[in-house]
Amino acid sequence: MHILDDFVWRGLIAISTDLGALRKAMDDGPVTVYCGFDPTAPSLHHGNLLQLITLRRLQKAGHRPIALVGGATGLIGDPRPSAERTLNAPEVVAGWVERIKAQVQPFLDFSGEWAAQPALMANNLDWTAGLSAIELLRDIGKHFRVNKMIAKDVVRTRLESDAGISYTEFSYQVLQGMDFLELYRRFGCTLQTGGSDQWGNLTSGLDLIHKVEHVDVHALATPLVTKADGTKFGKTEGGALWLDPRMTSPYAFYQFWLNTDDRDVVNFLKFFSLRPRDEIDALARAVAERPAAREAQRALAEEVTALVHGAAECRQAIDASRALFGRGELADLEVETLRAALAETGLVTIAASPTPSVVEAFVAAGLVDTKSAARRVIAEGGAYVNNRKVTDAEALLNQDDLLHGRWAVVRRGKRSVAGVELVS
RNA sequence: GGCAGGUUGCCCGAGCGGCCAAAGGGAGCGGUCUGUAAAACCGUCGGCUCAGCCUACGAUGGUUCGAAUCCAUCACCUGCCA
Repeated sequence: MHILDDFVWRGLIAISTDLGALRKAMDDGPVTVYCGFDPTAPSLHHGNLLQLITLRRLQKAGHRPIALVGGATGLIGDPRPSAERTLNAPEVVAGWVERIKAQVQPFLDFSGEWAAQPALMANNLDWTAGLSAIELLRDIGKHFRVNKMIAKDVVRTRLESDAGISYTEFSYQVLQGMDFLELYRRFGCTLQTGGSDQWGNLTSGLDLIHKVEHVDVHALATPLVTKADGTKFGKTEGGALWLDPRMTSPYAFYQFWLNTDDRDVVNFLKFFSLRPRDEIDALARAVAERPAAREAQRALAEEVTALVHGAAECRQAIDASRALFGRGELADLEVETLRAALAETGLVTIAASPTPSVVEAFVAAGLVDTKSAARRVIAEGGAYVNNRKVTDAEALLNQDDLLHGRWAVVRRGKRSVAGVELVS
């Protein structure tokens, strides 16, 4: 199947430039495509994941991807509809650039191992750091019409809001437009992908290249990933779903996908799974016929976790999930199985003496932020130690409650589990 | 630079001298039901040495027995004018 037909089937194209023209370009040979990743945090997240996978699909289809890390744009910040961003210190952004570069690596083939066209890495600071204000205003600025710039969705939203918009963020689209032009000149890049919320930024590059180089290039925007219940995609207990295992553990990452709503799981497979159409269709039937088995959720969670964290980490996340949510008694678990499972969910050690209280154990394990919250959970009947409900807010971790003499599996509600090991 | 309006808990937003840890909504969290799902309903939703105390309504200082509410100064935001 043609990659564009596959994209259409998966629902990956929310907005695009002339698809016929893009198809023709692809049929004439490998297309060089880029997608930008701004260092606005120490790690990429769920939103970037869809873009990384999209680039991977394109590379697998024989095209050449460029992962652009926004060392420059990250210093500016793309305007959000809500409010102005807080600027991050240049050293901080530079550190994030390095982390993000490393994070992008496993998604693409940079060495020609499996892809005909090895991927490239770029940093837009390379062509903006030395640019003078006068050059920017004369050489680039002249091609941007303010009338058009203020018509862009986010900019208009911000202009109409109480927050307003700074000149800094207003200029973001100029930088992104320059990126596309620069990549076109350096590598013959003729396609940019991104989220549909980035459409305004994607098109600023199209316009600039058209004006300066008199060439029509392409843009493809993926839709916003939505959920049937109306909540935001990518929210986890700790905030966003990060790709960095230190920020979102592989276990938490696996659990995130495993808990996908039945109504969303087929869409998510289309977006995030590299499985071919017939396999996804089969999983869709499984959801319809045996929803409680959650075959599609398992397949999705396993594939995405393995892609992001590797097969070994994925295996451990699955094993931990099985051990902690299985039917069996926790007391029957082998010490090593227990230790491994708890290592995945988060494990802390606390002193065995003086005997810690359940409240303290909950806070130490990170299940709740404060002791008040721990007391509240106990009062609400949602606190468990080794699968036994705790009803007394003053309760202590008794010696005979512990597994193998020193382990406690603390749980809040149905899903939040962590481990505590008592050491003397 | 001038004038006007604004700054309330995670977000929105009421409050305009005591009954305010602050209405209402949203998000979050817990429970019931279930499939570690959804919907629905119920509860909860600043902290602590938890029937009490402490910290909070942009910041600081003041008036008052008493201030989120009044006054002054400062900071920031928005709008209009220059």
